[in-house]
Amino acid sequence: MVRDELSVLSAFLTVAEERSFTRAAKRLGVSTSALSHAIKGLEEHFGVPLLARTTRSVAPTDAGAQLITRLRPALGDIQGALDQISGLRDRPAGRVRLVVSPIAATTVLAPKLGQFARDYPDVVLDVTTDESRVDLVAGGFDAGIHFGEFIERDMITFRVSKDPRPAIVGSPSYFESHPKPATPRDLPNHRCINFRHGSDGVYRWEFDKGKQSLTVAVNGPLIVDDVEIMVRAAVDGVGLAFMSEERAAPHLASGELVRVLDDWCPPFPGFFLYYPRQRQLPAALAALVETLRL
Amino acid sequence: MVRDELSVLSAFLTVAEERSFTRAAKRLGVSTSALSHAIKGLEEHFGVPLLARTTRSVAPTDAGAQLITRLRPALGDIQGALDQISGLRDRPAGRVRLVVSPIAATTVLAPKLGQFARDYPDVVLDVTTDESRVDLVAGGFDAGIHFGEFIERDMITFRVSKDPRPAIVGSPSYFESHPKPATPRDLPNHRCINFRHGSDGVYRWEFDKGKQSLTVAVNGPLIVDDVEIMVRAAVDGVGLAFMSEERAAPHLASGELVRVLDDWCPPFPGFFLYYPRQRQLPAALAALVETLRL
DNA sequence: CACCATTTGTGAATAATACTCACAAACCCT
DNA sequence: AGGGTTTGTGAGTATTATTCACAAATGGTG
Repeated sequence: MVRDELSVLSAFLTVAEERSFTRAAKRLGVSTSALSHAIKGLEEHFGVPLLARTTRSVAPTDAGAQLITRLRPALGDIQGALDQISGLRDRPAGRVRLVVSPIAATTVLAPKLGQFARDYPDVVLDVTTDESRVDLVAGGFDAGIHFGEFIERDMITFRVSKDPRPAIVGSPSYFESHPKPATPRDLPNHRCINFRHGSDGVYRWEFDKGKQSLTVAVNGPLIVDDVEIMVRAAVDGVGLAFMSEERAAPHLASGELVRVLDDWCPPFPGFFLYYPRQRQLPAALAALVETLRL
Repeated sequence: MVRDELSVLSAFLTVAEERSFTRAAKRLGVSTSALSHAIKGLEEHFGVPLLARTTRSVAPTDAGAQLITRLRPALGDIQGALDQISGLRDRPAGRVRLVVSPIAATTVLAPKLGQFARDYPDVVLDVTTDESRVDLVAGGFDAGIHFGEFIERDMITFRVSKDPRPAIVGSPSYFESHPKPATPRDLPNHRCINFRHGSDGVYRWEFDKGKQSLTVAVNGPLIVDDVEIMVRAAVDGVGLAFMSEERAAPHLASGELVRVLDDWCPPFPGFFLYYPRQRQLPAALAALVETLRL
């Protein structure tokens, strides 16, 4: 790389302003001979003297004066640009592009957005909800939030929710007319309340017990896309429902709902915020990580 | 010196423009790992990533885009300034401040000014005539032209005239009524044509023979400040005259004038162009040297 | 005119950095 | 899953920036 260094040009300006190598050296924190060598090197590179000097006086030549006239504003602009970049470290700014699982958007992100916006007024969160696995870099995203199990192992991850545990529940009145299922394989004989995510198909219920894994496409009299409606229908005895233990807890405590197939419902990795590894973390994203992480 | 190098910033711009370390490395003539290290160093210095990259794609971050927006014009300005300076080497421009002995101005410089002005249209010659010894740097001069004997020995000198030789001449008719002088000491007994330089006093005639030096304040019936008038008066027998051998040559050849005290009139150092030593020679001054030197 | 104090300039040595080398890691296509 | 290509990394080397130890230059002073 050809070497026309910002620092040498800046040094030249300083010497010209001070009209002294000695004063300029003090100001720049280097020796006078370092400056002498640097200016000489610059002059030799261009084949034109930039400073006329004796031991008693230093002044720009015509060429030096021309250079100063053009350099000063340009170096000021560069310094301003660099200062602006330095300032970003201390006051996070700019855009963070997130791709977030819809459920995570509502359960993890939404509750904390207000605080984040107040804490970091210069950060713009650009949130895209998407259930599918997204290639972050190709999609132009800085980070994502999804269930841990969907995140590639080479990503940097931060837990942003507890590991949720599913619950299969029904009302006591439902079980008066239907025997409780002993295994997930009994479910096709039951009336189950399906849940639809956006434009995707209905949610298949997944079960694990020890080394066994079962996925069951349930059916029943009702398909909804709202968790509240689903919970209400289950309480009313419409059928069995699949929801988070946390969501079901108050109804289980009150006896409105009864849980079944407990042993087929272990916890699973919750939501994690993730971004590609070995990346200098933008200050804005670091701030988001700090806000969301458990 | 803190290192925000022009070359690293320029490299950053190139990578951002090419959207590829590999293509940028080819363009800049360095290895991809040199660029990788350089950009990493820049990002670490600022604590802010400037480029987002995978092995398949490179794009500026928000911070990087901000930096690019401000850097590009500024670096363009600097490059323009540096190109302008480089251009000076090939097409001399600017002002050359000369201090010149009046006689040298008319005999050495004037005859060549026209050609020089045509050859170097961007050069401005700022000529000050001054007979005294002038401190070049203190007086703000780039160079001077004077007799060699008046130039300090530490100056860089270039001969711009031959060494002139003086001649003492008189007409045959003058010598019919006056015996020819055998030594300069005889001159007070002669009628001599004095010559006045500007506001200075009359010129003292100087002689050297071997190790002897004599200075004679001559006197006579005529004091002039014009060489032509002086020559005419000598031919007319008004008295003895002191002039350059070159000026007297045609009259000596024709017999109108006769030379005396030959052996007391050795050549003396002619005019030299000089400037302070160890100075990067401005291109304009180098051009002047080439034009004037013998 | 000589001396002195201070500044700039220089060559050699040293300290620091830029760059290359020899890989590893990452990524996406087949 | 493998391959081809790109980016990233640590160590070693090449190159340069800077210091050191002076020398040279300058102008003021006595």
